[in-house]
Amino acid sequence: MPSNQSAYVILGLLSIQPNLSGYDMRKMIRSSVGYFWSESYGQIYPALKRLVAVGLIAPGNSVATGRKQRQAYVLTEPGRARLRQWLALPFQNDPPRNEFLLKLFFGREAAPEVSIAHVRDLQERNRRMLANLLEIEASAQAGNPPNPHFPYWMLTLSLGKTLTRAALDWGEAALTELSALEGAVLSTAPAYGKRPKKQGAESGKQVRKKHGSIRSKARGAK
Amino acid sequence: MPSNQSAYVILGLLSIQPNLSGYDMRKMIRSSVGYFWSESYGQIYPALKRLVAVGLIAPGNSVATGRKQRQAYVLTEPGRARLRQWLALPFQNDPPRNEFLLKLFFGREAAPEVSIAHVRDLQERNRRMLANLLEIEASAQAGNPPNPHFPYWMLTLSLGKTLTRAALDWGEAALTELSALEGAVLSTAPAYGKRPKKQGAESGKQVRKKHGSIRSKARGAK
DNA sequence: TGGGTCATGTAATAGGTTACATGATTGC
DNA sequence: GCAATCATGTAACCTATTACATGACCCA
Repeated sequence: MPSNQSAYVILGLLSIQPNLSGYDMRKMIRSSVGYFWSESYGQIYPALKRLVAVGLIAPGNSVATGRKQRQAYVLTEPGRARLRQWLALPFQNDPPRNEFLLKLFFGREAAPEVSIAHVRDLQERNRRMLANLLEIEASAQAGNPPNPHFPYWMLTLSLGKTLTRAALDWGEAALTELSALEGAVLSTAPAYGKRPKKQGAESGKQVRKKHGSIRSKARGAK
Repeated sequence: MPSNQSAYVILGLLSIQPNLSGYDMRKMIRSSVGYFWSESYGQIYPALKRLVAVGLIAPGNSVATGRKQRQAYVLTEPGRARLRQWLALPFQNDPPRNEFLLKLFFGREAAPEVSIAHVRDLQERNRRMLANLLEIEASAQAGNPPNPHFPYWMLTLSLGKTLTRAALDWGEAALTELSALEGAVLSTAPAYGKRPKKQGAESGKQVRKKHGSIRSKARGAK
């Protein structure tokens, strides 16, 4: 019961533009649908082989466009049929996992400043996101007149903008509320300074190394 | 380099309420953070064992609450420290995968009605989502006065409502635009009826069986 | 006494990222 | 000639869901 979404992205891209190589696809995915989709080479290349094997795509005119000989692919008729069939199926709920919200939910275990930092971080990311979306939109508008995919692409962009703006609005309000909490902490919050501050394990701008494994060093009951 | 988010959810839940069993946790996750998080037993139970092994949690008062003896757990001091440490780390971007947007992006390959159906579907899901969030909010308000977690929980709920409402607004506009497209199809769309309709493979309410594998039946060039 | 659901757990499998390996080609 | 990047691919590893197995307890 593989859902094999990667395969359908490939079919979809080839329906828009034939003769793409795996490398091209990765690039296109990043630049066009990167806001809501991602694929790694580890997915793309094996998927291409499988798709050729089952006849949904075929090796195409592998034009050596300046660069090295790249293996390009085209959609076959069965491939196009399969794409349409998939398009007509109800979409799946994306598995809901939002680490930001999870940390906010557990926020009272930390000082309010921690949550404030997260919200500020979110705001920054969303501002960048919005700028990015607007840029894409502008470059798309500038282009050519008669692209039939356009209305659909604009709709996806539009949802992105709408959600990002809404999140930004929420962020402002959230910062206000969290600031209010900052004052009231004395009475309700857990004892942060329980033990005398040993190592300064909290630096302002922390970097997530490789993300720490939970398996390593329990270092509790010695 | 495991991120092991499942483990942190467990720590977080135990920081809110001690003496939870794996079963309890699954239930709590569904009812409280279900909007933005999920865990399966296949994750929870092994994680519990690992966490005990490294001393971040410990078997607690396994009260046989009416039911069978359930193994409950409590947070240890190292566990609490670890949770706080994790909370202070920057949050990760959730991998962006939204099948709805993907289908909409490739929408022109299908008839506009297909995209319209998807948007309507989305609207329905979002209406249910919003109702659900409001319900949670109401039941939370009704409860008890002095819960220090409250402000944080309300913030997560608030973001949920904001985003869902924004998506619903977008949906209305999107439906209007897609209807407009419906008329203009004749000139621009690909030939849907290319082959004479063989089997009625398109029923109105399709059910995703098990989601079809891309590996099975290419059934094209016979 | 037997069905339902509570509760814990494991195995199989899918899905995905990361890191690495390997050349070819272009531009300097 | 050499560095950078283009391009393809693979192996290792994690993460996650699903399906299944098992047994206890409650209630009718």
